[in-house]
Amino acid sequence: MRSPDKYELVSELARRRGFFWPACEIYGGVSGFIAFGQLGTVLKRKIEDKFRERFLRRLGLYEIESPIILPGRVFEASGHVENFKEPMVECTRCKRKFRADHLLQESAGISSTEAEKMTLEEIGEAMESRGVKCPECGGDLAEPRYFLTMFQTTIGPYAEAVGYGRPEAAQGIFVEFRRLYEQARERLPMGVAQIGHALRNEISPRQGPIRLREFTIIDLEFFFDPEKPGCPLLGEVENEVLRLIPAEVRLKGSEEPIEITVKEALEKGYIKMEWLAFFMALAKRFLVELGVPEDKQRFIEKLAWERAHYSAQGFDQEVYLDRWGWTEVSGHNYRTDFDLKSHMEESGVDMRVFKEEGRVVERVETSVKPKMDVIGRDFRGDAPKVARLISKTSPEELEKSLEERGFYTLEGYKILPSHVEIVRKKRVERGRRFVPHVIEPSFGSDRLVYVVLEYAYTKKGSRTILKIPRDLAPIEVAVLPLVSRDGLPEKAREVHSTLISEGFLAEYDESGSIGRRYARFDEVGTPICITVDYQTLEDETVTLRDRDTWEQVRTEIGRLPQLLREYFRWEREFKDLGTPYRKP
RNA sequence: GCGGUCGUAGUCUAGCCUGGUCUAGGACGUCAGCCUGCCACGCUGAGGACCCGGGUUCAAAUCCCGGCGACCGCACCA
Repeated sequence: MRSPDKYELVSELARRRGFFWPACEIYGGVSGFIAFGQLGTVLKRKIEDKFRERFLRRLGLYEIESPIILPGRVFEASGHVENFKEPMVECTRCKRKFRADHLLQESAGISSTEAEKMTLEEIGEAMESRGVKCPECGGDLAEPRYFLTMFQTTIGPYAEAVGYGRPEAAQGIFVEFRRLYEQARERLPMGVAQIGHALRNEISPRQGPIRLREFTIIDLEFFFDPEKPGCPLLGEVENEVLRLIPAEVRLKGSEEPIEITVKEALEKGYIKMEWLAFFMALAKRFLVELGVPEDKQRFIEKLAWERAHYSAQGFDQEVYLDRWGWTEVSGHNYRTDFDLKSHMEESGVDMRVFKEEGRVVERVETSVKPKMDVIGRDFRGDAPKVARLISKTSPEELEKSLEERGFYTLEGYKILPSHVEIVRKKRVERGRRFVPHVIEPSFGSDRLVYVVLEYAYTKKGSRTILKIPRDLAPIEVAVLPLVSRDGLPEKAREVHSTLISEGFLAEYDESGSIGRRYARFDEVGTPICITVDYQTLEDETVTLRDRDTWEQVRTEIGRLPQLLREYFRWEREFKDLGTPYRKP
């Protein structure tokens, strides 16, 4: 018999202990949607908080929250309406649906790159001319139609107001760029993140939390001046070793990662932008802190035809999973100015920023100033109108006409040199306007939850221990009376409520034997169990038990809050939480 | 979407082929009580399931059809 793989073990535990499970089970479940339980929700939040700590707080970047549903034009501009779809074709007889491009590939021998480039009409024509029939019943196929993988809806009661559920949180940032830039006091580089739900109507989602129709995306859009692409923080990561599979290596047919420092990867041109490399290095460290060893991570460069429509260079950060092998946990794309430019064109709003610069360009500007005293005398009541017309006219044209012909005609009014004064002003341009470029690291937080659980899942004999990194544990400490009598429960409740008011995620449990309770808390990854025993009643000390080694130390109750705080910040190790304790 | 396998308490499973004896059995977990002096102790008790819908039949967990879902393979994953 096949032994269950880690996915099976982890999802069984996740369901049983309240991390996550398929949503809507009472109605049979819907694939592509999951619910997070009490432990999963806290774990997920702690993972996202770690992202906030590592990518936002430390770098001084911002987080925003914008709508999940956005008007159709946003996604027309972003290119999603155009690109986020697959050609489908229906059999007129048996009503089965197929991927039109795949049918073509299979039955007409057209390569996938070729098929991908074809328009809907071309696919339809090709299918007809080659006589492609339904592979199931041999019936005639209807005209191919696109299946949009965005969720479409209507906004308000008017059916014309089409809206879409966002397939990424990024557009919410681009759309608000002008205000965000202003609020960042017009400084570049600037990074804005958004952690929120995104929707993709996947054709066939599988794999539990790995591929969902509704999921939480962590998008960070980092804006910078394309003429100043250097990353001043590079020094912090330049010696970080990345396991990289560059496109050129893949094209030679190899998927063997090369181990290379960030610095070298930039020098050799594998990674084109410093900021891209910088965030990849942070992403690697982030995953290490989530419990994934370096050799279980790699970055694989996307080939030109695999990349999203907005991407000029892209790497997927992959983590090795027991069941699915190398699995994407984050994407790192150089989006250039694609998105801001597209929104600029669609909306007509200028998305450019202005930057002052060292080089100064001088230009002489000519303007025409109406002489109101003369105009008033000559035109009387029409004077204001004439003045307005003059200031709207091109100064160059007016000046030229006055020089060559001695007058200029404006809607029937004859303008003479005496009516105007030609003013020449030197204009100094101190900068330039440009559309910022964007580097985007993007994580799927549901996948990260799963990854943390899979890497934390360990067995000790028949017992399961979730070795979740201590700062991510959904229950941080458990307070347990050794036995449930003789005043021990009362004392333990006291310790518990102290820890609660000190801000710890603490649980109290007195049911069953002490060993059973230790086992229960091991299984949900609680790093420390505090046991109140008879000695506690005499000298106000308790034992602390380490989840991973089962070792114990003894400490005074009064020192717990401070010691534990240091422990959870990784400033103190378990053995330094007290004096070694051996059971009597 | 396609093909294959499958769907019984919180979890794992017996029963299904050969319809009735199933008021659906067990183990673990959960809850209550007793017990309990450091790693799932023991005892007593409680609660908890045939995926949904149709059909065949005197009778369906069991046979048939459809749906939904899960897993594996193919495809997809911007």
